[in-house]
Amino acid sequence: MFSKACQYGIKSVIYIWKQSQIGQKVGAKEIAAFVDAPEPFTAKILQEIVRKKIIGSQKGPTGGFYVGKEHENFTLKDLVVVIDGDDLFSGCGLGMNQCSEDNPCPLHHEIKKIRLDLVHMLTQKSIKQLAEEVESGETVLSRLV
Amino acid sequence: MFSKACQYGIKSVIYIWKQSQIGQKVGAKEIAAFVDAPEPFTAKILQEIVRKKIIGSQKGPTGGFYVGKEHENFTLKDLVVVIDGDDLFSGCGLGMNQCSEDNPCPLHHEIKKIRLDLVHMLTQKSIKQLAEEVESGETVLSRLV
DNA sequence: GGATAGAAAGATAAATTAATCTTTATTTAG
DNA sequence: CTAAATAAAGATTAATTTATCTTTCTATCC
Repeated sequence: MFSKACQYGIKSVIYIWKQSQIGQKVGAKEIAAFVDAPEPFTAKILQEIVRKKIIGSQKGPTGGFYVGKEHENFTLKDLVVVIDGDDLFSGCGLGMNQCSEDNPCPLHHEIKKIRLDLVHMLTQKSIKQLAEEVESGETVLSRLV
Repeated sequence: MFSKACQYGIKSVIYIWKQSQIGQKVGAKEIAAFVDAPEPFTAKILQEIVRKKIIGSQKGPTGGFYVGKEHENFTLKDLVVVIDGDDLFSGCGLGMNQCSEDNPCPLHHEIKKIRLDLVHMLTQKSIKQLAEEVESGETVLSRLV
Protein backbone atom coordinates (compact mmCIF):
# COMPACT_ATOMS: atom_id res chain seq x y z
CA MET A 1 0.00 0.00 0.00
CA PHE A 2 2.68 2.48 1.08
CA SER A 3 6.24 2.43 -0.27
CA LYS A 4 9.10 1.76 2.09
CA ALA A 5 10.04 5.43 1.87
CA CYS A 6 6.53 6.35 2.91
CA GLN A 7 6.45 3.89 5.79
CA TYR A 8 9.72 5.27 7.10
CA GLY A 9 8.43 8.80 6.56
CA ILE A 10 5.22 8.21 8.48
CA LYS A 11 6.96 6.58 11.41
CA SER A 12 9.61 9.30 11.47
CA VAL A 13 7.10 12.12 11.47
CA ILE A 14 5.09 10.53 14.27
CA TYR A 15 8.26 10.23 16.31
CA ILE A 16 9.27 13.82 15.56
CA TRP A 17 5.83 14.99 16.66
CA LYS A 18 6.05 12.99 19.83
CA GLN A 19 9.44 14.47 20.68
CA SER A 20 8.40 17.98 19.72
CA GLN A 21 5.54 17.73 22.18
CA ILE A 22 8.12 17.45 24.92
CA GLY A 23 10.24 20.21 23.42
CA GLN A 24 12.92 18.05 21.83
CA LYS A 25 14.45 18.40 18.40
CA VAL A 26 15.71 15.11 17.06
CA GLY A 27 18.50 14.19 14.67
CA ALA A 28 18.22 11.81 11.72
CA LYS A 29 20.34 9.22 13.45
CA GLU A 30 18.12 9.08 16.51
CA ILE A 31 14.99 8.95 14.40
CA ALA A 32 16.30 6.18 12.17
CA ALA A 33 17.37 4.14 15.17
CA PHE A 34 14.04 4.57 16.88
CA VAL A 35 11.83 3.69 13.94
CA ASP A 36 14.20 0.97 12.74
CA ALA A 37 14.97 2.38 9.30
CA PRO A 38 18.21 2.83 7.36
CA GLU A 39 19.71 6.11 8.45
CA PRO A 40 20.87 7.72 5.18
CA PHE A 41 17.64 6.81 3.46
CA THR A 42 15.63 8.20 6.32
CA ALA A 43 17.65 11.42 6.22
CA LYS A 44 16.93 11.77 2.54
CA ILE A 45 13.20 11.29 3.03
CA LEU A 46 13.19 13.80 5.87
CA GLN A 47 14.89 16.35 3.60
CA GLU A 48 12.07 16.02 1.15
CA ILE A 49 9.46 16.40 3.86
CA VAL A 50 11.19 19.48 5.16
CA ARG A 51 11.38 20.96 1.67
CA LYS A 52 7.62 20.53 1.43
CA LYS A 53 7.30 22.19 4.83
CA ILE A 54 5.44 19.34 6.54
CA ILE A 55 8.02 19.53 9.32
CA GLY A 56 10.88 21.92 10.16
CA SER A 57 14.59 21.43 10.64
CA GLN A 58 17.48 23.29 12.10
CA LYS A 59 21.14 22.75 11.32
CA GLY A 60 24.04 22.83 13.68
CA PRO A 61 24.58 21.60 17.18
CA THR A 62 21.31 21.18 19.13
CA GLY A 63 19.63 21.19 15.73
CA GLY A 64 17.41 18.50 14.32
CA PHE A 65 13.91 17.95 13.02
CA TYR A 66 10.85 19.30 14.74
CA VAL A 67 7.25 20.35 14.27
CA GLY A 68 5.83 23.69 15.34
CA LYS A 69 2.58 25.62 15.18
CA GLU A 70 3.04 26.10 11.45
CA HIS A 71 2.95 22.35 10.88
CA GLU A 72 0.04 21.49 13.07
CA ASN A 73 -2.58 21.22 10.38
CA PHE A 74 -0.92 18.74 8.10
CA THR A 75 -2.57 15.37 7.83
CA LEU A 76 -1.18 11.94 7.15
CA LYS A 77 -2.59 12.25 3.68
CA ASP A 78 -0.47 15.33 2.99
CA LEU A 79 2.55 13.38 4.08
CA VAL A 80 1.73 10.33 2.00
CA VAL A 81 1.17 12.50 -1.07
CA VAL A 82 4.53 14.23 -0.61
CA ILE A 83 6.37 10.92 -0.51
CA ASP A 84 4.36 8.56 -2.70
CA GLY A 85 2.42 10.96 -4.87
CA ASP A 86 -1.32 10.63 -5.25
CA ASP A 87 -1.42 7.42 -7.26
CA LEU A 88 -3.07 5.69 -4.35
CA PHE A 89 -5.92 8.20 -4.31
CA SER A 90 -6.45 9.17 -7.91
CA GLY A 91 -6.15 7.62 -11.31
CA CYS A 92 -7.56 4.30 -12.38
CA GLY A 93 -6.92 1.35 -10.10
CA LEU A 94 -6.25 -0.80 -13.15
CA GLY A 95 -4.05 1.81 -14.81
CA MET A 96 -6.47 2.68 -17.60
CA ASN A 97 -6.13 6.35 -18.38
CA GLN A 98 -9.44 6.55 -20.15
CA CYS A 99 -11.27 5.28 -17.06
CA SER A 100 -13.88 7.66 -15.65
CA GLU A 101 -17.35 7.79 -14.13
CA ASP A 102 -18.84 7.57 -17.61
CA ASN A 103 -16.39 5.00 -18.83
CA PRO A 104 -15.66 2.97 -15.72
CA CYS A 105 -13.12 0.19 -15.61
CA PRO A 106 -14.34 -3.10 -14.12
CA LEU A 107 -13.20 -2.13 -10.63
CA HIS A 108 -13.90 1.58 -10.81
CA HIS A 109 -16.88 1.78 -8.47
CA GLU A 110 -15.49 -0.80 -6.08
CA ILE A 111 -12.13 0.91 -5.75
CA LYS A 112 -13.78 4.28 -5.31
CA LYS A 113 -15.40 3.16 -2.06
CA ILE A 114 -12.19 1.85 -0.64
CA ARG A 115 -10.31 4.98 -1.57
CA LEU A 116 -12.90 7.15 0.12
CA ASP A 117 -12.41 5.21 3.33
CA LEU A 118 -8.67 5.41 2.98
CA VAL A 119 -8.66 9.14 2.39
CA HIS A 120 -11.08 9.60 5.23
CA MET A 121 -8.79 7.68 7.54
CA LEU A 122 -5.68 9.54 6.43
CA THR A 123 -7.29 12.93 6.88
CA GLN A 124 -9.26 12.27 10.07
CA LYS A 125 -6.45 10.87 12.16
CA SER A 126 -4.13 13.78 12.76
CA ILE A 127 -0.43 13.17 13.13
CA LYS A 128 -0.67 14.74 16.55
CA GLN A 129 -3.27 12.23 17.61
CA LEU A 130 -1.12 9.35 16.41
CA ALA A 131 1.85 10.77 18.31
CA GLU A 132 -0.24 11.00 21.46
CA GLU A 133 -1.35 7.40 21.14
CA VAL A 134 2.29 6.38 20.93
CA GLU A 135 3.11 8.60 23.88
CA SER A 136 0.41 6.98 25.98
CA GLY A 137 1.51 3.49 25.01
CA GLU A 138 -1.76 2.79 23.25
CA THR A 139 0.17 2.06 20.08
CA VAL A 140 3.82 1.32 19.52
CA LEU A 141 6.33 2.74 17.08
CA SER A 142 9.59 1.17 18.05
CA ARG A 143 11.03 -2.27 17.77
CA LEU A 144 12.49 -1.83 21.24
CA VAL A 145 10.25 -2.80 24.18
CA MET B 1 -2.35 -0.37 -4.78
CA PHE B 2 -1.83 -3.10 -7.39
CA SER B 3 1.44 -3.55 -9.27
CA LYS B 4 1.48 -3.11 -13.03
CA ALA B 5 1.82 -6.86 -13.37
CA CYS B 6 -1.29 -7.30 -11.28
CA GLN B 7 -3.28 -4.71 -13.20
CA TYR B 8 -2.40 -6.43 -16.47
CA GLY B 9 -3.20 -9.78 -14.91
CA ILE B 10 -6.62 -8.69 -13.68
CA LYS B 11 -7.59 -7.16 -16.99
CA SER B 12 -6.30 -10.18 -18.90
CA VAL B 13 -8.19 -12.65 -16.79
CA ILE B 14 -11.42 -10.69 -17.13
CA TYR B 15 -10.97 -10.70 -20.88
CA ILE B 16 -10.19 -14.40 -20.95
CA TRP B 17 -13.34 -15.08 -18.92
CA LYS B 18 -15.41 -12.97 -21.25
CA GLN B 19 -14.12 -14.82 -24.28
CA SER B 20 -14.43 -18.21 -22.65
CA GLN B 21 -18.10 -17.50 -22.01
CA ILE B 22 -18.57 -17.39 -25.77
CA GLY B 23 -16.40 -20.47 -26.24
CA GLN B 24 -13.26 -18.76 -27.48
CA LYS B 25 -9.70 -19.47 -26.44
CA VAL B 26 -7.48 -16.42 -26.78
CA GLY B 27 -3.77 -15.99 -27.47
CA ALA B 28 -1.40 -13.75 -25.53
CA LYS B 29 -1.12 -11.35 -28.44
CA GLU B 30 -4.85 -10.78 -28.69
CA ILE B 31 -5.16 -10.35 -24.93
CA ALA B 32 -2.30 -7.89 -24.69
CA ALA B 33 -3.68 -5.84 -27.56
CA PHE B 34 -7.15 -5.75 -26.05
CA VAL B 35 -6.18 -4.77 -22.54
CA ASP B 36 -3.44 -2.42 -23.77
CA ALA B 37 -0.48 -4.12 -22.09
CA PRO B 38 3.00 -5.06 -23.33
CA GLU B 39 2.71 -8.45 -24.96
CA PRO B 40 5.78 -10.34 -23.67
CA PHE B 41 5.18 -9.11 -20.14
CA THR B 42 1.54 -10.11 -20.33
CA ALA B 43 2.51 -13.54 -21.62
CA LYS B 44 4.86 -13.97 -18.70
CA ILE B 45 2.22 -13.01 -16.18
CA LEU B 46 -0.28 -15.36 -17.81
CA GLN B 47 2.23 -18.20 -17.51
CA GLU B 48 2.39 -17.65 -13.81
CA ILE B 49 -1.38 -17.58 -13.50
CA VAL B 50 -1.66 -20.80 -15.46
CA ARG B 51 0.98 -22.44 -13.30
CA LYS B 52 -1.14 -21.57 -10.27
CA LYS B 53 -4.17 -22.99 -12.08
CA ILE B 54 -6.29 -19.85 -11.93
CA ILE B 55 -6.85 -20.23 -15.67
CA GLY B 56 -5.98 -22.89 -18.22
CA SER B 57 -3.99 -22.87 -21.43
CA GLN B 58 -3.53 -25.01 -24.45
CA LYS B 59 -0.55 -25.01 -26.75
CA GLY B 60 -0.50 -25.36 -30.50
CA PRO B 61 -2.77 -24.08 -33.25
CA THR B 62 -6.28 -23.12 -32.02
CA GLY B 63 -4.71 -23.04 -28.55
CA GLY B 64 -4.72 -20.17 -26.12
CA PHE B 65 -5.83 -19.23 -22.65
CA TYR B 66 -9.25 -20.09 -21.29
CA VAL B 67 -11.26 -20.71 -18.16
CA GLY B 68 -13.37 -23.76 -17.55
CA LYS B 69 -15.49 -25.31 -14.82
CA GLU B 70 -12.39 -26.02 -12.77
CA HIS B 71 -11.56 -22.31 -12.57
CA GLU B 72 -14.97 -20.99 -11.75
CA ASN B 73 -14.50 -20.54 -8.06
CA PHE B 74 -11.41 -18.40 -8.07
CA THR B 75 -11.85 -14.87 -6.84
CA LEU B 76 -10.03 -11.68 -7.69
CA LYS B 77 -8.27 -12.01 -4.39
CA ASP B 78 -6.79 -15.34 -5.39
CA LEU B 79 -5.51 -13.72 -8.54
CA VAL B 80 -4.04 -10.71 -6.77
CA VAL B 81 -2.28 -12.95 -4.26
CA VAL B 82 -0.75 -15.05 -7.02
CA ILE B 83 0.71 -11.99 -8.70
CA ASP B 84 1.43 -9.52 -5.91
CA GLY B 85 1.61 -11.80 -2.91
CA ASP B 86 -0.40 -11.05 0.19
CA ASP B 87 1.49 -7.96 1.36
CA LEU B 88 -1.58 -5.89 0.66
CA PHE B 89 -3.70 -8.03 2.97
CA SER B 90 -1.39 -9.14 5.70
CA GLY B 91 1.63 -7.87 7.52
CA CYS B 92 2.00 -4.46 9.07
CA GLY B 93 1.02 -1.47 6.97
CA LEU B 94 4.05 0.36 8.27
CA GLY B 95 6.39 -2.57 7.75
CA MET B 96 6.92 -3.33 11.43
CA ASN B 97 7.26 -7.06 11.85
CA GLN B 98 6.54 -6.97 15.55
CA CYS B 99 3.17 -5.29 14.95
CA SER B 100 0.17 -7.26 16.19
CA GLU B 101 -3.18 -6.88 17.93
CA ASP B 102 -1.39 -6.70 21.27
CA ASN B 103 1.40 -4.52 20.00
CA PRO B 104 -0.31 -2.42 17.36
CA CYS B 105 1.54 0.07 15.19
CA PRO B 106 0.04 3.55 15.01
CA LEU B 107 -2.06 2.68 11.97
CA HIS B 108 -2.82 -0.92 12.84
CA HIS B 109 -6.52 -0.60 13.66
CA GLU B 110 -7.19 1.93 10.94
CA ILE B 111 -5.56 -0.15 8.24
CA LYS B 112 -7.35 -3.26 9.42
CA LYS B 113 -10.72 -1.76 8.56
CA ILE B 114 -9.66 -0.77 5.10
CA ARG B 115 -8.16 -4.16 4.43
CA LEU B 116 -11.34 -5.88 5.49
CA ASP B 117 -13.27 -3.84 2.97
CA LEU B 118 -10.71 -4.51 0.31
CA VAL B 119 -10.69 -8.25 0.92
CA HIS B 120 -14.46 -8.24 1.01
CA MET B 121 -14.58 -6.49 -2.33
CA LEU B 122 -12.01 -8.78 -3.93
CA THR B 123 -13.78 -11.90 -2.75
CA GLN B 124 -17.38 -10.84 -3.30
CA LYS B 125 -17.04 -9.71 -6.88
CA SER B 126 -16.41 -12.85 -8.86
CA ILE B 127 -14.32 -12.67 -11.98
CA LYS B 128 -17.28 -14.02 -13.86
CA GLN B 129 -19.43 -11.16 -12.69
CA LEU B 130 -16.82 -8.63 -13.77
CA ALA B 131 -16.60 -10.30 -17.16
CA GLU B 132 -20.36 -10.12 -17.52
CA GLU B 133 -20.39 -6.43 -16.71
CA VAL B 134 -17.84 -5.86 -19.44
CA GLU B 135 -19.87 -8.03 -21.80
CA SER B 136 -22.98 -5.96 -21.15
CA GLY B 137 -21.15 -2.68 -21.60
CA GLU B 138 -21.74 -1.70 -18.01
CA THR B 139 -17.99 -1.38 -17.53
CA VAL B 140 -15.19 -1.12 -20.03
CA LEU B 141 -11.92 -2.97 -20.33
CA SER B 142 -10.41 -1.80 -23.55
CA ARG B 143 -8.89 1.43 -24.70
CA LEU B 144 -10.80 1.01 -27.91
CA VAL B 145 -14.31 2.19 -27.17
C1' DG C 1 5.49 -37.13 -40.44
C1' DG C 2 6.36 -32.16 -41.43
C1' DA C 3 4.95 -27.47 -41.00
C1' DT C 4 2.86 -24.18 -38.23
C1' DA C 5 0.70 -21.85 -34.31
C1' DG C 6 0.93 -21.11 -30.18
C1' DA C 7 2.40 -21.55 -24.91
C1' DA C 8 6.53 -22.22 -21.67
C1' DA C 9 10.86 -21.10 -20.11
C1' DG C 10 14.95 -18.77 -19.50
C1' DA C 11 18.14 -15.04 -20.38
C1' DT C 12 18.71 -10.26 -20.82
C1' DA C 13 17.82 -5.28 -20.57
C1' DA C 14 15.69 -1.03 -18.92
C1' DA C 15 13.42 1.60 -15.46
C1' DT C 16 12.25 2.50 -10.90
C1' DT C 17 12.82 2.26 -6.04
C1' DA C 18 15.72 1.57 -2.11
C1' DA C 19 19.91 2.43 0.07
C1' DT C 20 24.55 4.35 0.77
C1' DC C 21 28.47 7.43 0.46
C1' DT C 22 30.70 11.83 0.06
C1' DT C 23 30.85 16.52 0.14
C1' DT C 24 29.03 21.01 1.34
C1' DA C 25 26.59 24.38 4.08
C1' DT C 26 24.85 26.13 8.43
C1' DT C 27 24.52 26.87 13.24
C1' DT C 28 25.80 26.73 17.96
C1' DA C 29 29.14 26.49 21.71
C1' DG C 30 33.22 27.77 23.50
C1' DC D 1 36.92 32.98 15.31
C1' DT D 2 37.27 28.06 15.44
C1' DA D 3 35.63 23.54 16.09
C1' DA D 4 32.05 20.40 16.23
C1' DA D 5 27.45 18.89 15.24
C1' DT D 6 24.11 18.52 12.24
C1' DA D 7 21.10 19.08 7.97
C1' DA D 8 21.33 19.46 2.72
C1' DA D 9 22.69 18.03 -1.59
C1' DG D 10 24.48 15.25 -5.04
C1' DA D 11 26.67 11.09 -6.76
C1' DT D 12 26.79 6.32 -6.59
C1' DT D 13 25.39 1.52 -5.83
C1' DA D 14 22.07 -2.25 -5.10
C1' DA D 15 17.72 -4.38 -5.42
C1' DT D 16 13.36 -4.87 -7.39
C1' DT D 17 10.04 -4.36 -10.87
C1' DT D 18 8.91 -3.92 -15.57
C1' DA D 19 9.73 -5.19 -20.13
C1' DT D 20 11.85 -7.67 -24.07
C1' DC D 21 14.16 -11.30 -26.65
C1' DT D 22 15.31 -15.94 -27.86
C1' DT D 23 14.81 -20.64 -27.62
C1' DT D 24 12.27 -24.77 -26.62
C1' DC D 25 8.26 -27.57 -26.21
C1' DT D 26 3.59 -29.18 -27.58
C1' DA D 27 -0.54 -29.65 -30.11
C1' DT D 28 -3.01 -29.33 -34.41
C1' DC D 29 -3.61 -29.55 -39.23
C1' DC D 30 -2.43 -31.14 -43.62
